[in-house]
Amino acid sequence: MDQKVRVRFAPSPTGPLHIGGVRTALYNYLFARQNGGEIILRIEDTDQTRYVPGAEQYIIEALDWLGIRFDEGVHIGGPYGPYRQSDRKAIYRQYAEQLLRDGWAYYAFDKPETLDAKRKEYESQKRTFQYDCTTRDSMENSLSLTSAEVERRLQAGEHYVVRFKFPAGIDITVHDLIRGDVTMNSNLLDDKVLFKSDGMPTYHLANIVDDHSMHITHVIRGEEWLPSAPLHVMLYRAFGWEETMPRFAHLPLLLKPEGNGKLSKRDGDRLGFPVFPLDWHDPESGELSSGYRERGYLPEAVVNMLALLGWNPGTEQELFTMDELIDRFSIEHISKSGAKFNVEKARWFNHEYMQKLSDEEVAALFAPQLEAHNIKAAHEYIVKVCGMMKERVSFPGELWDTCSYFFEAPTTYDPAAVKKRWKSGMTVHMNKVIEILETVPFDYEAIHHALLDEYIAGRQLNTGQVMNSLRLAVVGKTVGPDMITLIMTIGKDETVRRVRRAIDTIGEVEEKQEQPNN
RNA sequence: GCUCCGAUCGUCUAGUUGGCCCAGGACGUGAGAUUUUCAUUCUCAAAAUCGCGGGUUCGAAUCCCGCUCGGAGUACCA
Repeated sequence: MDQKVRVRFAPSPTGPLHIGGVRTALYNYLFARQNGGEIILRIEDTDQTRYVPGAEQYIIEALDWLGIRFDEGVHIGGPYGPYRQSDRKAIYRQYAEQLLRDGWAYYAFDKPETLDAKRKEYESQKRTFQYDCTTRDSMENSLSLTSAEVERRLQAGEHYVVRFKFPAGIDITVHDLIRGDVTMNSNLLDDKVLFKSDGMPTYHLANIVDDHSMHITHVIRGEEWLPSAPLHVMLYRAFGWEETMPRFAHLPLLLKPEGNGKLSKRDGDRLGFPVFPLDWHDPESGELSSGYRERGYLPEAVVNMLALLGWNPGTEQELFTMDELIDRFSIEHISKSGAKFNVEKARWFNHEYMQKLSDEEVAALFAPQLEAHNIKAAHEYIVKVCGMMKERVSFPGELWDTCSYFFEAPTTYDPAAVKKRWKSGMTVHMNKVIEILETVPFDYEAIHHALLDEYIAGRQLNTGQVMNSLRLAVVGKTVGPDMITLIMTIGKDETVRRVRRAIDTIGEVEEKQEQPNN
């Protein structure tokens, strides 16, 4: 196949883009870029009843956030537009008519209620009603009615749909790039509606017409489409487009992290992780569904994680930039089975990408938290703190809780730590620390030497006991980076102030027989 | 129910032409090291009789058959 690779991502604007859809878009993007091809964004909004305002914009914004860029699409135009199916409405009717003319389709006048009743009737007999070669003759359509009657109904403006007429008893083989040949017999397939009574096509018709007229070479989509793929193949055949029919690749589904089944919106809310790329405010219910972006996930981490959920490079490498993914991606390495979501691994990916960020970038992500806490600090200072703290968090949002003491003196002291570290005689030691800080040069080596070597080691004191108490005084708890660095960062005066305050607040501990065992 | 797809550590997966696999990596878990603390980092460990049962073969996670389980589809939704 020496023609230029062209793929499309074609979501329906029925709500926020599901993370599984994001992965489909990503794989399409990687495949297009790797082959020097093009990727287009087409909006499939043929179901007017399910249209949700804002959804289209959401999809565009989400993919843009992740760095998935398109060559053509509803938002940027292109030579094969329009790219929104509702704007292509006029195109589909003529193709439906072509099928009708060529005997590949027929008019059906059955009312929805009739169909419903029929399904219920079959169901009560533990059977399933299917509109197909065995039942179509007993329904009201242009196959069972006289042409005069059909003409009369059409003239009268009676509602009708156009159904595909599946030839009886033929095997239809779909070649799938991931699963190989999949064969189904036409007798088991039903006469799908191609054109609805509201004048809009269904997915099946619009999809084939658009993929053909937009010169799509590869259709990479979710596995839920595999069962209707034979219909699509037949449609290409019916139109006489089989020669240029795109190649298919049906992606495995994304499963919920626990139990079984497809990942759904509810799982995310229940298990506390996003199912959507961005926050989504439902315009009708007002309900909020949280997104990866707002949860503090880095776009590169989400892309990396998604890429590996259902695909592998065949090597042991796990961290990939977008360019590396484009380079390594291959449809052959896409797995056949569904993948369960793993929150822990997602967290790990984000931690890895946090480390790749420059201190400046982390500081920028931290800024909103400082603002929320009304903190004003020098930019260089914030950058320095971020550089020191980023390896200790997985999300920017965890920064404030782990380093607020760089910006605010502690007001309370962790009781458990006080009990454990602040032993008898500690006020004396702390006063000595103040004295050391005020006399020796404010320099890492000098302080380290005076405090650790001369004072603590010299008097054979317990290093952990003294240093942790000092940390407790300065931080309020016994966690944090290297103590001397901490002192150097917040400054001499502030450190002294905090130690004084701790001495005043916690005070001297009485008696206490128990001597710290070393 | 029917049709189709799938099945390797808890999870993501390597394994694509049967022997290099008494199954490798990662996340998570446990232990240890480093550190003044916590985290990071490093080392080590536990963890899959390759869904089950039959074959084929000198040899099968890899091929074949059956079964089981899981998933998807079965709309004038995509």
